[in-house]
Amino acid sequence: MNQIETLRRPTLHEELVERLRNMVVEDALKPGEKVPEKDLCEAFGVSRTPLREALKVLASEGLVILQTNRGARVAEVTQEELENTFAVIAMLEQLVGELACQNLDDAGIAHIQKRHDAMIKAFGVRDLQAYFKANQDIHNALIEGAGNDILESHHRMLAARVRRARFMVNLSDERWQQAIEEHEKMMVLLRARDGQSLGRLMKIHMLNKYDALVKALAAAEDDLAN
Amino acid sequence: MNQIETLRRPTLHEELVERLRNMVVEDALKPGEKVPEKDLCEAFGVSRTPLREALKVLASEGLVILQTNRGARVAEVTQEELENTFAVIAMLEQLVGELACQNLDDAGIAHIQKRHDAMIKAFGVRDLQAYFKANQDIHNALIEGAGNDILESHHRMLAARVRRARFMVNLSDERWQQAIEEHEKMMVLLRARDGQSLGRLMKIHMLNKYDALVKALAAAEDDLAN
DNA sequence: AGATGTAATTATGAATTCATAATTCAGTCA
DNA sequence: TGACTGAATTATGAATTCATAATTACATCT
Repeated sequence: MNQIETLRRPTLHEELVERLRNMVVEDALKPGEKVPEKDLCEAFGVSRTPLREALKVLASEGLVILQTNRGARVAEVTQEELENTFAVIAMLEQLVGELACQNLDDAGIAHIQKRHDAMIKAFGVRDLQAYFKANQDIHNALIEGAGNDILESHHRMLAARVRRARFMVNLSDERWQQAIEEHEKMMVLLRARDGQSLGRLMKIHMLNKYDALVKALAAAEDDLAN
Repeated sequence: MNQIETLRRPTLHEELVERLRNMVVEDALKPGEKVPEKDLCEAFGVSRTPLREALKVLASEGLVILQTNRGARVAEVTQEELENTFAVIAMLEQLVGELACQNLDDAGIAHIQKRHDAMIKAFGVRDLQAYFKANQDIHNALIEGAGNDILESHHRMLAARVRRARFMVNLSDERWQQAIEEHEKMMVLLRARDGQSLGRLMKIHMLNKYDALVKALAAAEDDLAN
């Protein structure tokens, strides 16, 4: 009899990794904040052992910082780190574009086209929620379509580090417009299966996203100063 | 008073991560091999708690696989994974090349030139040990010179996954010759601070390395079959 | 009042213990 | 002989306990 699918209940520490990661990414735990084991244990109703295991994993992903005998704190995202992270993600995006063109079948491209159309529609009525969702779906489909697990896991790791930034600023309509245009071009290149060009565009798309983020952050700081 | 450098004794689990990682990378623990906690605890003279924490970290790096209630085994490197990993590393190398040209100062380049000369010398007398060492030094200096911590950490993580492959096959003189030529070109571009070209070349250099590896692996399999 | 040294408290690192899932192995039956 | 059953063993997941480092609170002194 052949293996169906090894059914596995996730372990406590795995669930904790998931939930803690979400809390960090979704800014429920603020950067720089101390996260005493005791509090987290009470919050999740677990003992310290699985929780500490989870913290070790998050530390290796760079989401929290562990200091010996001084516990864990949520990693801060400095300006420099943001730049460094985006630079790497942009390179990975380029590869995603190249591989997605190679490996996606027609059905896969059709599916992305559908999500793209949904995204355009959301943009038309300025439905930010629906836009983010469709956008996320598209990027996920492209990454999965690339068919490279290593690429996928490292991309996800890096994306988690900067996703918080989304909560820090809001999208300018100008940038939003630009992003849409880039996505339109991406679809053209994807349908043409021009991997080299799509890769280059996706890299630029990501760097533009970073650019907009930096400007928005600077503007937000100015607001605070006034 | 400003922080000098938080002096910190490493914790047991950190040391274990280091040592276990080395054991995996240096092939002391063979791929697919089960690594019972009990044995490792005895080997290192520690209790299960820090050891399990270390295993969780290695699992998140992809070096070991944890199966619920069934313990840890050293991750296998499939042909596909090798390809996937090299594809990602190659992209990162490209970025390394671009950034190194931007950020290395003259002293940094001079240092790399020295290590390069040492490498050439080692090649002249076919001193594999010295060659590997100098080669490693050069790549490390370039990565550090890039000045992007995120890039560095992810590159290291990926490099660990494939370093084992070095133990599986030996370098053909033909490939060795080719690698040297590529390195000569790299030095020219680095001195000229032509980041774009250096990036492209470093990417290709890495893909060629993969190519040679695949061929060597295929040849090794043929040997076994005969 | 502010600084300094010391005791009390708290939090963390690691060992141990406990519960349970997985594996092994002996015994039974076809 | 060989496949199945179920008890015994072993290994793992998680809680608890213990030792020690770090922090806080407090008293003392200048």
